[in-house]
Amino acid sequence: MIEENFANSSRDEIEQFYKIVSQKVRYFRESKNITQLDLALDIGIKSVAFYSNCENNKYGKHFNLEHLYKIAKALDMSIKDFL
Amino acid sequence: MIEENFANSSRDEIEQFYKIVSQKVRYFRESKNITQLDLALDIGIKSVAFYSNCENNKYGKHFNLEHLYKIAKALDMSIKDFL
DNA sequence: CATTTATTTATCCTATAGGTTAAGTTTTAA
DNA sequence: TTAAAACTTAACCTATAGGATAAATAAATG
Repeated sequence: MIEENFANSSRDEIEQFYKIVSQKVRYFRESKNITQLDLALDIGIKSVAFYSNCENNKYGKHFNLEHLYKIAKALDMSIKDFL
Repeated sequence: MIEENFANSSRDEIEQFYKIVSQKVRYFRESKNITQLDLALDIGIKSVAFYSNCENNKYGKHFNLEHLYKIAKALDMSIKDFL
């Protein structure tokens, strides 16, 4: 079957991309010894669960541009570091 | 009134961020002489109107991570170039 | 200018992103 | 060894992101 809807990237490719992004987020978060809960609250998410699912790409959850912007700010980094 | 919901970034700040992103997209798109329609189709959006609104940040539309990933690919650039 | 090509405005629709909650599991440290 | 802290699973809800459509404007081109 035809992959997607004629876009230049497959679903798998995008998923892979999201995975790498969240791995980087986790890496830098842990390296700064910040808990998921603290970071989640810092970026305006009241639920660790949602944050966790984003960091693990579970249940179709993933970070978006806005999350990354805020996370970068919270960790005092550049958003480019996650890409 | 208290700005947002205790997130580390204001709504305006995020809007400003989106604006800069789309300005860069437009700049590189034009510099490669590609029309909105062509780029839109390339990234799997069938409606130029939607693409245009994203590029102009009109009606609350804006590019997301996935759009940027595909646009980068289409323009043969790095997603970091838009951030 | 006329006509085509490119972009923008504006309205409408719906699948799902973005979030919550509650309950479980795993890790840490006393 | 256990209690608290940290993280994960999973189900559920809803506002809106993501998109389509149609019609209007603006820019190029012959």
